[in-house]
Amino acid sequence: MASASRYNPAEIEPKWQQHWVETNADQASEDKSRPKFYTLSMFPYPSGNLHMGHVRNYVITDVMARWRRMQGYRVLHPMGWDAFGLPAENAAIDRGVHPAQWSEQNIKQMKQQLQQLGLSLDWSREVATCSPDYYKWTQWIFLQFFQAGLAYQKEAAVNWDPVDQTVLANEQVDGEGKSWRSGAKVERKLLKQWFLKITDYAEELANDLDNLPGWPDRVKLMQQNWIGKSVGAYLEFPVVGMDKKIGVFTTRPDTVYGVTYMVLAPENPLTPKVTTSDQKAAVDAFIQEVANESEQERTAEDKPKRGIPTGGKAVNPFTGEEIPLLIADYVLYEYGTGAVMGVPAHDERDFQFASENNLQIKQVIVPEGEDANRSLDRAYTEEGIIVNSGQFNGMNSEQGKQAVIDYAEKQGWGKARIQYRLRDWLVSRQRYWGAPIPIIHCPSCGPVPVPEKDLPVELPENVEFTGKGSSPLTQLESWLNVSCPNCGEAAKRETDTMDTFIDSSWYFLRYTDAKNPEQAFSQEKVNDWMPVDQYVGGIEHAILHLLYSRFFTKVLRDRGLLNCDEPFQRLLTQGMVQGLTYKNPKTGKYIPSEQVNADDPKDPETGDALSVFFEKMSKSKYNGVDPLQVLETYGADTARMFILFKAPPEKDLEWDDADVEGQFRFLNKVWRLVTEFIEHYASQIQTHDYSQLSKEEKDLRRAIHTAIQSVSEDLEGDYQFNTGVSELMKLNNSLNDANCKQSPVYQEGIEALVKLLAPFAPHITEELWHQLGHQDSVHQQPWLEADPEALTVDEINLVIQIKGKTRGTISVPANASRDELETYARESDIAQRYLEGKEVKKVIVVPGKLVNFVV
RNA sequence: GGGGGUGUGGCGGAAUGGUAGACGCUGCGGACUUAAAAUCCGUUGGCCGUUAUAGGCCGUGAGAGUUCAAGUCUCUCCACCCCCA
Repeated sequence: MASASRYNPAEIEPKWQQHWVETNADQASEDKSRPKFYTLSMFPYPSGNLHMGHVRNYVITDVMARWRRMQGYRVLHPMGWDAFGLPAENAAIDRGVHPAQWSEQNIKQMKQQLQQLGLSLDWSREVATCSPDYYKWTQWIFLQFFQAGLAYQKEAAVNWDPVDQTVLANEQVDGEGKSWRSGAKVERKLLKQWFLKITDYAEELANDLDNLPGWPDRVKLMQQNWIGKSVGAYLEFPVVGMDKKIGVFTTRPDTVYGVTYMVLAPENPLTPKVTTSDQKAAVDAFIQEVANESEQERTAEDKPKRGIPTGGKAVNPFTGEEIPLLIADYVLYEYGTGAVMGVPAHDERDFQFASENNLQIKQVIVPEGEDANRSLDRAYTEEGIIVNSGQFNGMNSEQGKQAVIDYAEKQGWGKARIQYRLRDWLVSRQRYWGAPIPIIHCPSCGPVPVPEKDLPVELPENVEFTGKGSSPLTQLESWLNVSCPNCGEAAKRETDTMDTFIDSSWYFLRYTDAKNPEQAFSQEKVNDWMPVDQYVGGIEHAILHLLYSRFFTKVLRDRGLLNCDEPFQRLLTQGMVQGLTYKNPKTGKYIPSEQVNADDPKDPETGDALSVFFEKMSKSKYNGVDPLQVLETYGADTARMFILFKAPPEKDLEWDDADVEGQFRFLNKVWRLVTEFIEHYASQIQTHDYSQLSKEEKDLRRAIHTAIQSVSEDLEGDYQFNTGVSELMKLNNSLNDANCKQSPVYQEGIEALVKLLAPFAPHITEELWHQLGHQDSVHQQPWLEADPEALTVDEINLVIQIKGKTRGTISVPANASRDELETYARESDIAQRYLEGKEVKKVIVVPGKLVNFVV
């Protein structure tokens, strides 16, 4: 028998990839009569090399895109590059290659790699955030914020490298607070910087999470915690001997009678004012000391909390008592009011602070049935009964909160307030490779926006990268000096560039109208495609990127530029791709797998037994698998199938070569099955009456339609690709085992298999589809729907249980009634055997499933 | 410390409260082959039992509970992971 051709992905994959490009198969259709589906992978930073995490991400959206196209949707599935950022600038510093050139090269290389995966991406909408066509609109959007009063300047601390005389990004500072380049201890330095007022949207950003049922709960929770809504009160405490008040926010107004001291942030402008002359020296020294501590160091919970008395006092308006004013590093000026009230009896941190600094502890809440004389060895933070609190005594502490607020309001001492942990977004970067902030600083007019006609403010190319001193932009006089657009006076450009998170906060909008030279996007197009129906990316972006994108969407909506409230309807956070990792537990060193005998893993140098486990792939752990290598050996379809089958998309995936092999084997089986059908049976298929099917044919047809139904459900519900693939394997097995290969049912099954497999493995299915004699693309076929007729069964397996224990099954007619089922069950051998001599107390019949005898 | 998640064979993982372990990997046995690879067939949770067939018992991190019936629901505990502090 002449064997059919071999499955050769190296031949068919490039062929079809080229064909799809030539036929524009992947361009988003603008046919408005069809429903839209916008699916998006988080765009990559163009490092130059594709890694498995990328592959997983893009394969997931590609299956969605292909499947929805077959369902008749017009699909938008775009790709682009998050191309601004540090690594390009570092490459310039280290290798003298210009960031633009470096990025361009990397993009070219990665795009070529991506194309080998057979992704149905609409490349006509490609964007790169570092291209002036794109950042022109990033700048324009910044100006929208500016005009809305949502972009402002304020002094803020930056990481300053005293050796290189340069500002460092957080990721350029190591865990010990030292510069990545010079190794110098990084200092904090105040600079005037740009902020976006995200706090204006805190409430809406928090509340609207409830309108996102398609998001994972844990992501919503992480955002909720990040925004950190707290409900409480703003209370004011007059300073003794001064016409000043200190405001604090507290979530526990019910404990206000227990306030025994107050703490100011050292930087609080009130600090020097309340400090008495005898404390001045100590206070000044402490402020100096705190100046260079990072926020993290200041607020670390495990370190002792030292307070310095200022000598000043405030009055607790509720009790009339005088209480001392202190300063401590854990109170941050940037957060809240820069002052806190101290209630040591009912707050853990205050308790610790008061104990360490010999401050009074006064109980005002007690558990029911106790009194305030009990001794405390830690703060009592639970609900309880209010004591020692004047008119509020005897109240439950929860109810007391509102009562205290009402009273404070009446007395003019304070009011209810909602406070957020979220702080305004610092967007200034003192770096070159980012979108320049389009502002001109005029000595008379102040900060003036660059007129729209002058956008983009392009990054000058002729600059030098040394990694030392200030940003190259500050040294280029020809670029820096301009005349004020307002008054014409000599002025200077803003030299800060924008945080790259700004670039990625609106890219999904640009895709809807990617080549528009007149606008960031037309309202018509953005409103047509938005919101993104399904967004897919890593959990590491759960907070910042997703929150910023939501913020941008809401601001642009309020500017009348688009009409959706939320950018991403559904969100899937895919798991990590992990590689097999060898580590010497004694030395902590990672060992490359080439140096290890897998059967007996030992350190080649020391001979120690290695620990073997799965960990996120990374260069430093020598556990990475190069996607290109896999593509070369097995082809894109196998790589795709493996990734989809190995684990549910949101879970971590352990790379395993044997399993990759298994998927290659499966595709070979499909190939053989289909090509053998073409060779031996296709010409013999006779049409015959579907109402006259043999049992064989009926069973096969049921298997086919069960597969159609199951695969559809797996995709429709929660994108359970792994079980979807297993259904395809079952179908393949059924077809392989079938004894009716001349039947039209068999042909139906072969074609169904090819179509159902198409979104998962696009190349092999396209090839087989054409070999089956079709002229059009398999990817344009309508998605199959299960025929209910085919799913019906004549007989079912009825489970017989005795007291809930399964004792066996019997075959009964599928349409039997409850009574009939009970009778069949009662008369079965199994039941006879177990029921003999026993009294049946109760019978439970679940139609179509089981009969349970309770004895 | 607070919040969240996970825990099922040798492994990855399946199971609308209704036959636990689908599908795959690995291992083992066999066929084909001079041989190997590839391929195909069988088998693969544990224990007891039988010449073989049967058959039985245990089993989803541990323990309790609800239910005719629990991997699934409730409570307590343990281990690991993630986020926040």
